[in-house]
Amino acid sequence: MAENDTRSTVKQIFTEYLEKKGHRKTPERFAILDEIYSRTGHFDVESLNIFMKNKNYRVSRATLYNTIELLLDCNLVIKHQFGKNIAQYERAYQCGQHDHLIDSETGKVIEFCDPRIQEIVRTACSMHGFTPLYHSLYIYGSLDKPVKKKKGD
Amino acid sequence: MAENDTRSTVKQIFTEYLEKKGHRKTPERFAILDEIYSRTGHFDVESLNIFMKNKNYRVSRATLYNTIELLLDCNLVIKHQFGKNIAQYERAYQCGQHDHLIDSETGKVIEFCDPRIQEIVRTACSMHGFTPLYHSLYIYGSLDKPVKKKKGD
DNA sequence: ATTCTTGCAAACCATTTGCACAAGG
DNA sequence: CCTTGTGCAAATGGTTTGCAAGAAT
Repeated sequence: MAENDTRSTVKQIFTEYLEKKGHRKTPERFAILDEIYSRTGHFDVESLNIFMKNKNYRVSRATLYNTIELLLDCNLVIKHQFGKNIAQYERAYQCGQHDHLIDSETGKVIEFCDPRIQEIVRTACSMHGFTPLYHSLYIYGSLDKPVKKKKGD
Repeated sequence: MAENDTRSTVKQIFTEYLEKKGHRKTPERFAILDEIYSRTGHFDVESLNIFMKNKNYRVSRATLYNTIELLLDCNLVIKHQFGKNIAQYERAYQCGQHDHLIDSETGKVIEFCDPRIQEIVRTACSMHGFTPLYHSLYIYGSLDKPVKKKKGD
């Protein structure tokens, strides 16, 4: 199963990262990683907190922030700031590179994918002597209202 | 002079916007607009506050935030959140569409420009029934350290 | 005159921090 | 055991808000 593969691969990546950095392998850290990889969309820290509480796994905010910091550092999680002051996160592994259309009014986010972005990234980086880690393309605007069709159109 | 043209055009756009929306044309609002368009790079609200103070023009934070909100609404200013919690802003008019390379370690920001992005935006929007207002492409990574050349290389 | 804006300071709230206790190595 | 990590609660700091005084129309 691809999903289980992802879970265990990710666990291994995190384990290796923790060992390399001399950080401890605490149950909280793996529980948070697992919770994050059980979801597919975006989430903020507060939601993550609630999700885990609902599964009767209590972690403190401090630990959530601390662990997310580690997960960002080893590129297992991506952080977004869609113009609001609440940071949004999402899993980064086996997730398909994608970018975001953001409705300025409603805050609704649509994902899309365009491989041509990679070329732009490559060009920009080579021109400026820059090594890319990841990118985020946000397109702000508004979702077109569906047009009501009259009979006979 | 192109720069003076910009200043007065922008003032006119703002004036029309304020009139259309029934907002008052206060000196503070135009002073803030003018200060923003006297700079070219990114700035945060605190810096803007200091810049204006140095010119002996005192505005309150509330007014700064309020006015920036209006300027965002009429697309004279763009807001960025480069992963930190401090919002960064920049002028949007006559500024050349550009995007950003962000050094994850130092926070240094490099601007670049690639017209191919427009096509990606156009494609994504038409595929999802979306009307774009503006976009931001952030490429996170690290600036390559300049390699010392040995004699004979 | 009336209503919107400003300035000030207090309130907000996501995130960070300090500290005592717990637990990984 | 020693040191790092966790939980709790208090602190931080950018942004927002309430309200009285001031200014635009």
